[in-house]
This record gives sequence, structure tokens and C-alpha cells, in this order.
Amino acid sequence: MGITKSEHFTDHQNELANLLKALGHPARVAIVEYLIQHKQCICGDIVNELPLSQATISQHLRELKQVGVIQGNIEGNSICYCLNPLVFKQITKFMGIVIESVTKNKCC
Amino acid sequence: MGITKSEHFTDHQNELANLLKALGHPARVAIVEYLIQHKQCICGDIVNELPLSQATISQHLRELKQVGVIQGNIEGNSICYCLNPLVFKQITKFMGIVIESVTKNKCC
DNA sequence: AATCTATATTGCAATATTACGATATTAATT
DNA sequence: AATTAATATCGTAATATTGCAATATAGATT
Repeated sequence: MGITKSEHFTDHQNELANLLKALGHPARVAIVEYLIQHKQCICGDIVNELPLSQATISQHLRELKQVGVIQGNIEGNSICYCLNPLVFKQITKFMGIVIESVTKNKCC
Repeated sequence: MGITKSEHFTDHQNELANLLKALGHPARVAIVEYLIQHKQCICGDIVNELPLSQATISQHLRELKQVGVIQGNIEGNSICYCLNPLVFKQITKFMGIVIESVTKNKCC
């Protein structure tokens, strides 16, 4: 099918999965890494950086914005994007729970 | 298209993206959460836990295994799966870099 | 060795994602 | 007001993902 049965999972599971999925594309990882380096960007900066069309970059930025990875503020005729730390803290929290759980345990 | 132009990105970007994508599905988040709780599982445990067919669960387990999120050890006639902390540490490291970068900066 | 149990694989249909050209929108500049 | 610059959206094609029934495989049990 290709249809994910979101209705069978908890809100938390769906939210976390959406967030991780949004980060699960090399172009979007590259955008985040650009923002780590440069703190902010406009769409055109990423168009110059990555070998993808303006339309495609705009789409990736929208996906990142939709889940809260980045936020965009209108500045004149362009839009300044920057990272939102909240979602990264959310992911880190989950990872911490996993790591703690595994540490307490040897398993198979 | 649907084709990701992986060749244009660094190995690091592709690896991290693959890892995050593998975790970017609610069923696979649910599997990881089951393992946080129960430390280990066999395929049948997850089949009983989630409203998905055995074939689908087996596929999700394979994806998680492929990127190293879980490891499987043959135990008689079934396979014991458990979490591999390494990849979670890798993700945490990246998240830490992001958070540190944002903290140093206010931006738009 | 036949059967049972547990898991993996194959084949397929439905849906989602990725990418881009073309076009629209919106603000700044002339 | 016309033009330019920056970004978003639409439409479309190609590929990927999700899910399942059916079947295959492999070890355990009888």
C-alpha cells in the first residue's frame, strides 16, 4: 500500500516518527548542517549550496518547518530560517531513554 | 521522481539520514519502545503487540536491523532481537551539536 | 520423517515521496 | 506602475514505501 496506519499508534509515536522522518533525508540533514555552521539562511543560500532545484529546496524547507525543525521569519522580501532547539531536545530525550534502558541490560 | 540523489551528499549525511528514516515510522518507534520496556523480543511478540501482519512486522524488523538499530541472535527456532545503543549515541551526538550551536545564538 | 512453530521472502496493489519545470505570489527597486 | 528578486505552489513523472496474502525456510517436537 504505502499508507501508514497512523491511527493504530499513539500520538507520541506518530509525532516522534514524523519528526525523525522529516530529518531522514540527506538534503534535509545538509540543510540542518548548513544552519549549524551559518546559524541562519534564506532559501537561496541552500539553492547555492545543494545540487537541487529551487522548487525542491523550497519543498524540503517546508517539510522541516512543518515539524518544527526550523522556523522562518519574514525579512523584507526573503525569509530567514533558523533552527528550533526544542525538537532536537525532544529527540535527545528519547535517545537518552533508549541508551539508559540498554545500559541497564546485557541481553542476547 | 521519488529518487533521492544520494550521490550528491556526503557519506555522513546519507548514513545519518538513513538511520533517522529507519526510525521515522510509528510502527518502528513502537518496536523500539517495546524493547525499552521488555529489553528483548521475538518477532511474534511484536505481532501480538501491534495491529500489523506478521509479514509487515518482519519487514520492519529487517529495516531496523539493516541500519543497526537492533541486533538479532538466533535462539533455537526463533530470533531474539535487542537494541544496539551505538546508533542512538550517534544520533544523540548530532543532536548535541545542533543544540549547542543554537544555544550560542539567538537568530531571527 | 512428518508435523508444528517461528520467521523470512515474494509478489502485488495502493499510497507516499522526491524532483523539477512552469507559474504564481509578494516585497523591493527603479 | 513596471521590473526585479526571492520564495512558494502546481502539475506531473519516476521511484520508494507500506502492507498483506501466500509461500518458503529452518529449527523443534512428536
